[in-house]
Amino acid sequence: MAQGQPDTRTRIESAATALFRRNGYSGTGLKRIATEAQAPFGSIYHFFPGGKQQLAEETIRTSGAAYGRMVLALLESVPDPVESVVHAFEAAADDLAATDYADACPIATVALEVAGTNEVLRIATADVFAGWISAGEEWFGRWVTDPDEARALAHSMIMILEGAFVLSRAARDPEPLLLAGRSMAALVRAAVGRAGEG
Amino acid sequence: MAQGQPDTRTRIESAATALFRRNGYSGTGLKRIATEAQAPFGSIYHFFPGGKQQLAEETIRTSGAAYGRMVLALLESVPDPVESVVHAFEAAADDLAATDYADACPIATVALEVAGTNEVLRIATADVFAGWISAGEEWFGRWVTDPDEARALAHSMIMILEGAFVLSRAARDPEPLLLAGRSMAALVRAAVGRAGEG
DNA sequence: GTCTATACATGGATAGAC
DNA sequence: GTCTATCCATGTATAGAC
Repeated sequence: MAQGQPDTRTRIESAATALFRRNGYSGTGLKRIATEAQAPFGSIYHFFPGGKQQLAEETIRTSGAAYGRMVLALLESVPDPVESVVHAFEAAADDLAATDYADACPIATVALEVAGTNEVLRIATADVFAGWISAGEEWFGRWVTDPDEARALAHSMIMILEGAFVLSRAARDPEPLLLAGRSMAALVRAAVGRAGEG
Repeated sequence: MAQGQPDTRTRIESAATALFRRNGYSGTGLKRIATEAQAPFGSIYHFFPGGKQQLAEETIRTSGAAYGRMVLALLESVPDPVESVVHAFEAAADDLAATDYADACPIATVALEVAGTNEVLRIATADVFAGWISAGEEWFGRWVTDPDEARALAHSMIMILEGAFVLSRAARDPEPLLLAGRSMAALVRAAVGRAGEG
């Protein structure tokens, strides 16, 4: 029955991903996860013997990787790198507004919460970000010859995106994300221009 | 005795500010705040009848405004705007490392946590960010004639700073903050250059 | 191996002694 | 008006019936 309801473990992980994304780690209770997953409470400990931390680590790594692939696919859907960046930020703005400012970065809230309190989860978020940076560096490397510059651009894109999510969610306004896209486009244009000249 | 211990209300607010900054809103208990403030638990409700939310709203508005003034003072300590931005991000990187990656933005963690769950606190964080943007717009306006461009630069600086805090705290590495400073400097240089030509 | 009931700690909040 | 003791809900985690 491939078309039936996902299995219990999958439903738990999906519910946890959504709740951690919206309400953070401390703000999400396991009872609420079980309820939203339509799963018995004990099933959480059956599938995730390590409890809340293990569940969170899995959601961070899985949803983080998936989000990175999604953004990369979005970038690759437009050939020109400058237009591509603008398009990606516009898409993020649309998604955010469409989900009532709930679905931004799946791990940023948790990353800030656990940075100083939970080393296992901090490392999980750091690994996800490192993966995004590598992927971005490779993508920018198609147009920018200097590896350091490609790596700096990847950092900048992720940082300005994360910061834009903070401002857009707080203000319930897509404007920060749109401005972020234009700033990022300016940085890409300058870097690609330098590479074209050199 | 002006040189004695601060009064109870002040100690509570200071402890709350530090704890919300490090551990977030859901991650900080009122009992812990009372303990760290060396204040009796009941004093929290004596001074903040609205409970945790009122205390958090005050800390967001007060510490947010203070942080904005601090960053602005840092920017004004260097005459050239491009060097100024680089210097400010370097100072932020130094502070972060010196506090074991604890003292980044005082309100970002809370802002992400409450964006979808507590409207009073969401508005408080949005007001703080709006104040920062106005101040930054005015500061950039000294060198950039187009108000829209000054406003976009202010947004970009705050966004890239917030995003850099996320990456630097997660990785326990000052590099993202330093790269953020250089990217921001490039944006400022380009904008000031355009204003100088026009 | 799916699910219910419960243990135990901690959360925010309040009452009332002093 | 300062402080202690306590209330009740919720938090994570576990035991054990089926």
